[in-house]
Amino acid sequence: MARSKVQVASALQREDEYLFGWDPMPGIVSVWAQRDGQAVIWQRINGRIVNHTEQYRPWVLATSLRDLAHLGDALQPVNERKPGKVLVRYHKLKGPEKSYSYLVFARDLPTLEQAILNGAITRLKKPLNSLMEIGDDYYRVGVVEQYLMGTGRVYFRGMNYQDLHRLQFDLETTALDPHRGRIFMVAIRDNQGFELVLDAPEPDDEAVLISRLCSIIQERDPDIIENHNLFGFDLPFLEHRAMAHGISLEIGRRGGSMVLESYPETLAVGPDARKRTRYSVAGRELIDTLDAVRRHDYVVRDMPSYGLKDVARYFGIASPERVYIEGAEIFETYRSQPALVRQYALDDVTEVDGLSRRLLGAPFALAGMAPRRYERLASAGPAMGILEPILVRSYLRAGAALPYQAAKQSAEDGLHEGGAVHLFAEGVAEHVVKADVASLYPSLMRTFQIGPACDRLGVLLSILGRLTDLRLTHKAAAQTISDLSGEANPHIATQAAMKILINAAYGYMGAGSMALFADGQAAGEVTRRGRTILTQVLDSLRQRGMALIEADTDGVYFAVPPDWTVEQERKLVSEIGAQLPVGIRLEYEGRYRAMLSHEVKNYALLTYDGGLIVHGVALRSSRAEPFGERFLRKALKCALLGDIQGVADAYQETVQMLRQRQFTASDLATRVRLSKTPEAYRLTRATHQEQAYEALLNAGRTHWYPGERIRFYKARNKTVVWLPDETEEAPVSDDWRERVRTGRSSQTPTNLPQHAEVAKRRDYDVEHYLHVLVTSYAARLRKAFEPADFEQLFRIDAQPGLFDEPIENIQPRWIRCSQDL
DNA sequence: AACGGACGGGG
DNA sequence: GTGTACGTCCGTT
Repeated sequence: MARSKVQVASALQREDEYLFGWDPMPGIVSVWAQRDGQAVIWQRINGRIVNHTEQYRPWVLATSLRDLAHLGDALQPVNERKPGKVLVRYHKLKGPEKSYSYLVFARDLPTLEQAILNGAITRLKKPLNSLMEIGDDYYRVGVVEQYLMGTGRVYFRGMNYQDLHRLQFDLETTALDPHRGRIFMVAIRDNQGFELVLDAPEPDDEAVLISRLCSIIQERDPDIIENHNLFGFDLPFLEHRAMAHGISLEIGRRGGSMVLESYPETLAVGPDARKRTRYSVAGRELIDTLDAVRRHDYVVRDMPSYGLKDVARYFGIASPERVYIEGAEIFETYRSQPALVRQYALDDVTEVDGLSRRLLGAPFALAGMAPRRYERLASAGPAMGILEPILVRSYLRAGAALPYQAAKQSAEDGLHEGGAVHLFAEGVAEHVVKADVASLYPSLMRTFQIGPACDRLGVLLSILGRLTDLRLTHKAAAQTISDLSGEANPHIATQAAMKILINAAYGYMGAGSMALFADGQAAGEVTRRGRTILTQVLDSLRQRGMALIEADTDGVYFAVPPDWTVEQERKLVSEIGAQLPVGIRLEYEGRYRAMLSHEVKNYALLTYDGGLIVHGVALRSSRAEPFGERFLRKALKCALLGDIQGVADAYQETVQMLRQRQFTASDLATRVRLSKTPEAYRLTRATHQEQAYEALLNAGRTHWYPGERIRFYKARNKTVVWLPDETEEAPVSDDWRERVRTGRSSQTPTNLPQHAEVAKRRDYDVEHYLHVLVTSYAARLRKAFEPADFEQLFRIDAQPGLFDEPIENIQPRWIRCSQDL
């Protein structure tokens, strides 16, 4: 039966409440909720900041009231008016017997938690300090999430991205490690035209620089503070140096607490759990553009590096006049050309702003949907971090209990196969086409209505459908609006945000026992249908005589006949796509001049405009000596073009350059990370020497911290030589009290080698690097040739062999279509 | 070669 | 006060 217009409209309204919340409060730019039940809300209204404090009621979801029964009359249902003091109230949610069906709340979180803990201690007869220790009986979210889920408010209603006041700052330091170096410069800018560089030529100026940075942030009063690797570098470094000077970092917003807070954060669960330091401050959102870059590459998977300069070039936002200085040379350069380094630092913050405009639109749009802080949505995992809070808010809005346990079991018993992976051929193919199924897993979920069984309200499938439709609308809107005005940006950002959520839907069902709505069976059903679709595509291609190269989950590389045009390729893909189930779309993703197929997921592609794309470990060097990387790229390009003479020349040229010492130490250095302390290494050194530490000891360095990355190379006399990545100043003291006590601002300078001097040396071990060239770099071209040809091409001695083929007779191992069509 | 473990980035 | 995954690379047997 067809639904009436009214029914459809109200269903849509409900779905929109699921997706966007329901309360219209405009312009929220930050929320600072506390355990005492107070929440401070900052709003940007007509460009000005206002804040107010409200009382919210902290809550927890429980499977039963048994731990609260001891409260007696101090525990009451939500609307019960009874005389006497009520400590905890509850709301019974609709749902199966075993579910999180009690929403319990109190005036403040300590009261609520203590009441539950007291009950649980009596019940379990053991001491407990937190709700976590009780087990699965309680479900809890962060305090800001409680506030936002409870009110139906979200960030940024009615705002555009450019309405935010964003400030970027970037530290320049004398070393990467705050134990070894100090801040000598900070560049600050914001998106309202402010620009300033502070510097501290002498170690004694550092404290003043830190204080000024804090007061400038106060004066500018931005909503957002941004930088690239803010959480991994600038804030930890700043915190360490501020502590060394006894300065407190007051960069918060009036109306809340001022000082920057830091606490350890556990990323992920289980054996791979890692800790990092999370920073947070009242009234401002802290944004690390590195997180945004990671998320972007998670989808596109074609970024060669996540470094700021590389990423800026990748997005085409790097200015042609931009100053580049090697990390190790920044402080050295500052001493001779301070103005150049100031420009460099300003270029950094300018690029961060560009990156922010390019990448943070999607998190901005997500913050208008999910009940979490903007700064969390910018770094949260899309499944547990974004989708689940949306699902939880929807259930609470509907007065429905959250599922318990059922999901946890089925996530584990549904241990299923993933996508199919095939390698059909090794060697070199020309006229290669890549086709893949657009959003395979979410399309299958939607087409065949596969959702978690425990999702009784069907929220996941419902918002998946709504997101898919809305995303198409925004995509279409973005395309019709002229891009010059920037008016398309909100549409572009919103569709990107929706894509993130759409792609998270499948992963969320397959997520481990942590996900409330996980369903391993359903996830298995999705991948099973996915394998069927891929098989169908592969069979169709084979029937038409295409040369299959490799296929993975939702995509396939294959070679077409040499005389085919793009139109013929597109036509083939659309014909095969037309045979797939309705709702499943096969897309023509691209064409390549040639492809070297090495192993599954390990290949090199040559684009029609001459670009080289290398994919997979097996084709990359694990050692990353620059000379070898350069050779490999050149040789790969020649091999893909069938230019065997070019391969041979590239090899012989590298051999000659090594022999004639035309490379420098920097071209040959390997970079490694130290994991042992000097003490730990001293213990194992007798039995087990390690080159990295030996290089430091040879250079007279006896102090280092685990985590430091160093470069070294092997010299003529078989010793390893450290290649310093920094220029030594008098080492900084970690402790201001110590400096006060000793009355010295710095210690005696040491006589360690300097960066510029070592980097240009040429006393490397030629035989060693010839060996590396063959075994570590040339070896990666093995699959492109027959074994005998490979031997002939990459001999170290370069003497022609007795049975050598004339080089013009050598061919790559071609992958070709089985028949001419 | 096959494996666990740790990193990515920042000066 | 929390809650990515994944492809690489390293060091170890």
